[in-house]
Amino acid sequence: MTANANREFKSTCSASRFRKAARRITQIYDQLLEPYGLTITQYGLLGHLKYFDGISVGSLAEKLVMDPTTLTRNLRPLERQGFVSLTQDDKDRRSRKLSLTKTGLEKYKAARPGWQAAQERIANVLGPEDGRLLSSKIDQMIEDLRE
Amino acid sequence: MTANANREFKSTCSASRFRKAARRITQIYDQLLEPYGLTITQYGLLGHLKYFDGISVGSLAEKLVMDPTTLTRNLRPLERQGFVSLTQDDKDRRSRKLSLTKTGLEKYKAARPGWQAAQERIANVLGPEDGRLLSSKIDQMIEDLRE
DNA sequence: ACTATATATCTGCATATGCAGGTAATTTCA
DNA sequence: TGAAATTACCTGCATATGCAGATATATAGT
Repeated sequence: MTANANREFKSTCSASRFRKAARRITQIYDQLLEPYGLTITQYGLLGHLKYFDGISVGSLAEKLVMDPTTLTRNLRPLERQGFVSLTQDDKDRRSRKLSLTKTGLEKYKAARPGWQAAQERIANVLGPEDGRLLSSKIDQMIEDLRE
Repeated sequence: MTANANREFKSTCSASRFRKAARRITQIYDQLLEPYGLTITQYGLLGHLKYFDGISVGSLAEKLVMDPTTLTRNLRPLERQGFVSLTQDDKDRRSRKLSLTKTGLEKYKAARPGWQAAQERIANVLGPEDGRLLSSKIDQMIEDLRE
């Protein structure tokens, strides 16, 4: 045990703070979604595809603030399990249209209680006011940090 | 192009929000640290080790809100490049003590301008008040979400 | 002292993340 | 129209993340 081992380390680093928060939150959602056989990444993708039916890889990646190559790979397990289909876009044959399958929609709906439980876990520690405040500030920050 | 493709999708999902924010912030830090040959993960690890000299893998993982196995692997590239050393703890030979090497400390100090530039990029979009507010709320949230 | 349990770390597996660089299709423009 | 530039996606590589399960050491209970 060293001199600082038990001390607080109030880091001023924004990356450290947001990455810790994202890890902890991801852990909670992943644990509560595990019984339904989805990660929060996957649950979120299915939800986006339910809303943005027929969207392209690039457009969805942009909405997710994610590199298109990352999205390509994140879709792989969902394709393999038949939850998502990629079909060639006839208007632009470079592009692929993403859609939720019937099975995928069912999977998404079935997992909702897990997601809901995680949402409540977070809402409970933030409270309604701080919850709304943080949401709007962070959404604005993401928007302002877009190139 | 589908009906919803250009529309806003105000997701209420906390995981979606925090993960997007973490991705964007990570991208910014990684880009600005790239000339110095470090990722923000690595820069952050060196900074923690500068402060917590001789800490164990498990203790550091806890501080980072990170699985110990993840930390083990994140340390690998830093060990390989000689920035970090793992030595057996004589008090408890199951444990390993992590230390910054001289080279590691130099690397850390050299990369500071990249980190500083990223910090300022974030601070500029948040402003001082929201910056402080978000920091304290998020730190408190992380604390409250610890098991 | 011996056994059972607990702890600290590591490896194997699967997914998550993004850069560099490749291929195919589209668009620009001389 | 045909070459050049752009766009959309993909694969290869490296790091980031965590669970299950293995190994080695330490501690507790008898």
